[in-house]
Amino acid sequence: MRMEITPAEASVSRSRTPAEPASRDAVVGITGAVSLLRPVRAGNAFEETVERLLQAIKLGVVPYGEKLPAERELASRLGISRVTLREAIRALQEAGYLDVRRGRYGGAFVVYQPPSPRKGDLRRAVTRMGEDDLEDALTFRLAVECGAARVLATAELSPGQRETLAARLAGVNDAAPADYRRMDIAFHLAIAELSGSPLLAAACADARLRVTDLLNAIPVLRPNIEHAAVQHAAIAAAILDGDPEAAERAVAEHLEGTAALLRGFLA
Amino acid sequence: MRMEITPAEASVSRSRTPAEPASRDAVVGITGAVSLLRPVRAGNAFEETVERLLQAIKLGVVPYGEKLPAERELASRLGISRVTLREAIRALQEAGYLDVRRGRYGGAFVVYQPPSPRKGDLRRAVTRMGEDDLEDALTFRLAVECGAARVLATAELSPGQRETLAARLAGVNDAAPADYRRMDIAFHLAIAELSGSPLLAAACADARLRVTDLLNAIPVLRPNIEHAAVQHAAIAAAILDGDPEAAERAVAEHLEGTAALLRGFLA
DNA sequence: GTCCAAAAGTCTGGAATCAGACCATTGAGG
DNA sequence: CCTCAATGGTCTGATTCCAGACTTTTGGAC
Repeated sequence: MRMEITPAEASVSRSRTPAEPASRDAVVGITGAVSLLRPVRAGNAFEETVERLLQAIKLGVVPYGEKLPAERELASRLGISRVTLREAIRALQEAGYLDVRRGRYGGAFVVYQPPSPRKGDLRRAVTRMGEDDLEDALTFRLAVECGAARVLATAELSPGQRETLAARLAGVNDAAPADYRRMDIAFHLAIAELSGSPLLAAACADARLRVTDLLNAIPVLRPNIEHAAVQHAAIAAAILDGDPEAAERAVAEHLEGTAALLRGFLA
Repeated sequence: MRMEITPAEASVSRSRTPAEPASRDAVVGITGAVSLLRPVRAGNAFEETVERLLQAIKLGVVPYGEKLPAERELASRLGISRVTLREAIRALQEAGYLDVRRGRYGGAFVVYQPPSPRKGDLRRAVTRMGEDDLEDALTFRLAVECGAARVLATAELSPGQRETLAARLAGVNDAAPADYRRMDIAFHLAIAELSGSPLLAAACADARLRVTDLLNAIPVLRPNIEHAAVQHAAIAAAILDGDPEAAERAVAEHLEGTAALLRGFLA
């Protein structure tokens, strides 16, 4: 069980290219609108699949002890072939994230619990992704989550939706320390998913997973949790109140708090 | 020159799968957080590339008469092989979007001007993408553009940035009717790109291109332009003022106006 | 104990995609 | 007119990825 081995470093190394950045001088037409000529795909199917599964595990979408969907179904959901999926699963198995059992009631079981952060983990995580990418990710997250909160606060909420939101809020507040991050994620993602826009939900999930490694690298401290609880409550209240501006302000404050916390640990 | 032929319908048909949607019943772990198990890739490299280039053309990133970057450079920027890129270019050439000339100073020149919309175009465009996807796209766009505006209004703007924003605003206002949509896009994308977050810029570009076909299918009317001009000015002012809430509110109003316009033409 | 269904494991032929080398065309500048 | 450099056009062998059929393992139900 080699828990520390993140696939990005070890097992996963099947890229065809040596991965070097492109030059960014030439600009066409609408000055600065380079975004459209960005890479069409992030890597090969195998790498992207490993990344996805790893995020599903680290985000707790599939919690400890549970199993991933069956290979055939998962492959179809991810839009890849079973062969490629199996390679990804094997990589994660070898890295100690999954335990694969065959036969009926078998499957790929998650055997991974976020390790308690050690000094230097954060620094290392930041180094791995780069300072600029960190700022990019934080900004992106701020934007999409604020937007999602605004959308949800603007919408007419059904009783079921109100209930879900309240339940998720309660979930974070009642969470055991070991489960805190997972429930926090569930709360934040709920806002995005309740908006009813799959694109928006995907964007928020994407934003979150870009900072999970970082958040997992800092300890969960009592005062921070309490502070977050107040902010979470404010967010939920504003949404249930149907006050878009307040909802957004609350989300912005909350996320900026988190960002500040991160930066603080880095300084 | 078969202008009406959109690659999605004709030339582009090299998919390996018959493309049928997956079932959405099973839910894992964090209830509802299905977003992470979404398809890893939208299609094959060829299709995605065609789509990208087409959007760059339709969005006016590469305007009429200009040429795309050289094949070798473009392929590297898009992260695909030259072979695949060339296939995509050929498809677009056959569909009448590009004119490819060889020799020095040659290249793939854009020969496409958005046709003036005809009755029924919108209906057809919506049918092609689906009602739900339309709502999804509009919601997504609202969220990310509001978020981007908030971020930009919160940031400390350099004189250069303020200048760029003002220039883009002037650009829309001074635009000839034929160039209106292009300049409108430039203004909206500028907000995203000035935020300094590539992820956010990409999200906004993505959101916009999901509705371009629809917007291109409705006529550009005088009163609408004037109305939009007022809103654009309000957005820019709020951002330059450093007022996040106002900026967001202005963007929300503007985009909801556009959405209403679209829905109106559909009714 | 036997049977069955659901799951992982294996194999195959073929399509898509790649990197890289090389060829052909073109217009500008000498 | 010739040369040169930048560009598209072509070819090749290797790698990745695919769909689908088949095999093996497993635990529950009877």
